[in-house]
This record gives sequence, structure tokens and C-alpha cells, in this order.
Amino acid sequence: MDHMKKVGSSSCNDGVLLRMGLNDNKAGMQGLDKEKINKIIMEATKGSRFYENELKKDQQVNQRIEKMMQLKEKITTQQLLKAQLQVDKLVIELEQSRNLSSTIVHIDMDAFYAAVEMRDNPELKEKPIAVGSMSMLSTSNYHARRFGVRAAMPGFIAKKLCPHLTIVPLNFEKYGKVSKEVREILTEYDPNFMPMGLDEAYLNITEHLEERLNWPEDKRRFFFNTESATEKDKDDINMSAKCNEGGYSFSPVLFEDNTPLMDDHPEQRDRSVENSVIFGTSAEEVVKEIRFRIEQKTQLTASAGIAPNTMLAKMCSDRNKPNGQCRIAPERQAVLDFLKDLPIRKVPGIGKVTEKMLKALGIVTCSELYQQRALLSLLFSESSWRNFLDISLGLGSTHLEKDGERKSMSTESEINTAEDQYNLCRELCRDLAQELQKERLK
DNA sequence: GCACGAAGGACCC
DNA sequence: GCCCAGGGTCCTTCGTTG
Repeated sequence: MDHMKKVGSSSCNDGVLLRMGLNDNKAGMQGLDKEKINKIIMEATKGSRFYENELKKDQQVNQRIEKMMQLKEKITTQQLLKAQLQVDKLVIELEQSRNLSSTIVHIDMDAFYAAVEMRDNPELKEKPIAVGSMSMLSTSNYHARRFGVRAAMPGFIAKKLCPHLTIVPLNFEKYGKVSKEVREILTEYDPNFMPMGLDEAYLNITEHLEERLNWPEDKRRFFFNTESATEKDKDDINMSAKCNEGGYSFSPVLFEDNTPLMDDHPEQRDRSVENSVIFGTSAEEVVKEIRFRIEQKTQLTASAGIAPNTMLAKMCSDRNKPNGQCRIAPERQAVLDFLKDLPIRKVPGIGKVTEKMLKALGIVTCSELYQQRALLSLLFSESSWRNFLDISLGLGSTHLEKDGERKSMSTESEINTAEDQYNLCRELCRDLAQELQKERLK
């Protein structure tokens, strides 16, 4: 009962702070004076309608937690043991179906809107800027993040945190154009890649990797745009090649101090061998190549994650932001090592509510999520606890599904030949098999 | 009691 | 001085209906 009261009473401050206060989950936001920032945010927000609403929502979450804790008190040792057996049986099945054969890449453009605006207006480069309006910001650059300014923060509060912040209005038309340029590159590596908004995408490069093994060097050679960019970029490429360690690898951060690649004289572009770089055949090399090409084409940097499934790839791309990449090797142990001390809040799909509910059960990291699997199966809905189990085992989807594709036949205009029909049937059967497996043959 | 769909919440960008 | 978006997916809950 004691901890229950704690949840209820401490919530007034902590809970609302958790809701409204700085979320330093984002890249470029570590080691800030959180207390000072939170004080400014709270002072600016207190008494507003928004604040009252957040207070109400926080109380609702507390009630949910209280209910959950009451339920937990009633669970007997026997029930828990039984649940443990059942869940562990499922764990064995899930382990057997673990698929490490796909190479999934998550590409994430660094501070996308802000980076585009900085590129197009060099005056903004050294300043803290955010893109959006006084009422809502969509993103901020890394200078601004040092002040605690981040996406989904109202501009007027950001101005209090950083009085000399420049707020640039949104220009979706421009971002759409840049996004298209990036997609043109991505489609060469996976024609079925899955864009997520303007600044993110998932690719399945499994097939590309196979084909690439037989490619001559020239097909893997790319040219630098200008002289000025050459030396530095070459160094960066070489350095990143050396930065491989254990299960995952990192490339150095070169965002803040990176000179932009100005393509002032394309006609003078030197396309000699010295001005080129050859990428290897590994997944890391492919992703370095993609990021290199994106930067050469758009003057913008991207971060990337390489892993056996989409969930891991996404978390991985977050590891070494900005302008970095990270790989989880396709081995069970590498996956589990990556997850070991990872806070559950880093997992896509776990937001502040779920975080708070799990924290009340003493669960903060993914390994704790695994340790409490039996309890979770008794407290949460089937789909929730199964999702928790997938997360703690590092399981996720290994094939990409494009919106609308497969789900509806009417949009398929290219089913002409018998071969098309055969292929479609095969795909549908494979999907059905996967879904049945997912549903445990319900 | 079940199936179904609407409504609302959590989460994402 | 301005005073916390909008659009999407997925899941849960709840009311309606036969």
C-alpha cells in the first residue's frame, strides 16, 4: 500500500514535470541544466488551460496506476508461477521464430527542417534556430537544443529558454523537394523502401547486399562535389571506417563544425580518381554510401541504423546522432547486448504514459521489462504484454510493407502476366503464414 | 453474450 | 507580445444491435 500512496502524492509535481518538463530523450540534449530549464518551462506554463488539462490527464494516469497496483496486490504466487510457465513457453516459440536474415536500415535526416533552412540561409548556421511558429515548433537545430529548445515546444516558451532564438516559418514545399531528392537515392537500394514522413525511411537492403557482392569497383565509386569538401570528407570517411567495435560500429560526429558542401562551380567538378571514394560491400559500407550520396546531393546529413528488424534499426539510428550510424550485428547476443540497459522510453511506441505505468512496477530498462514478463502478462492486455515481450527480446518486423500495397488488390495495376499472378499468390501466402504465426494460429 | 463500429487515448512525426 | 499543432495509425473501451 505504501508505494501506492507514493504514486498518488508525488504525482502532483513529478508527474506534471514528466509531462510538461524537458524531455531530453532527443539527440543533442544530454547534460543540460535540466532543473533550470524545467523551472522556466513550468513558470511559463503554469495556470494556462494547457497546464490544467495536463494536470487532469496526469491524474487519470495515476488512477490507472492505482488500479493496476491493486490488481497486482491480488496476484498470488501460484498465479504468477503459472503465468511464468506460459510466458516462457511463448518465449521459446518466439526465439525459434527469430529472424536475423534481413538487413533493415533506418535513415533519419538530422534536424531536417532546421538543416534545410540553415543550408538555404548561411546566416542562420551559427545561430540557435527553430522551425515553426510562436505557438508550436516542429524542430530545432543543435545550437538551440543546448538551451533545451526542441520539437513540439511552443515558440514562446522556447524564446524564454533562449531569447536570441530565431524562429523560421515552416516551408513544406521546400522540405518536400529535398525529401524527393533523398528518396531518389534510397530507391536505388530498395525500390520498396518505406518512407515515414518527410525525414525518415526504412529500407530492406538484403537483396541489394547480395547483388552488390558481384559489382565491379566502379559501380561502388562516387565523386566528391568540390575540392574544398574533399580532404575533410575523405578524412571522415577513413575515420569512420576505423571506428568499428564489437557488435556495433560508430562513425564520428561531424555535424556542428562541418563546412557545407557548396556546389558553386559544378562545371569545374573534378571527376578524377583522387576525387572519388569507393565503398565496400558490407552493410556498413552501403549505409555510408547512402549517407555520402545524400550529403553530396542535398548538403544535408543523415543518421542511420542497421539491424535485423525495423524496431532495432530505428533505435539504432538514434544511437549516434547526428551524422552517424550504428549497426546491430545479426546475432542474438548482439541484439540482447544492445537492449540490456536501454531505457524503455527509447523504444518506439513507448510514450510517457506507458513509461510511467511501467516505472510504477519498477521497470525502466528493457532487461527489467523481460524480467517482469510474467507479471506483465497478468496486468496488461494480451496485445500489450506480447508487445512488451517482443520489445524485450528485440523482435520486430523484418519485411517492409508499403502503404496500401498488399492490403488492397484494387490499387494493383500491374498484375498482367501469369508470372505476376504467381508472384502475388506467393507473397500473399507468405504474408498469411507470417500473420498466422504472429497470431499463434488463433 | 457476441459482433460491430464509434469514440477516445497513446503514440508518432 | 505572441501563450501548447494537426494528421495519421493502432489499440481499448463502450454503446448499439440483432
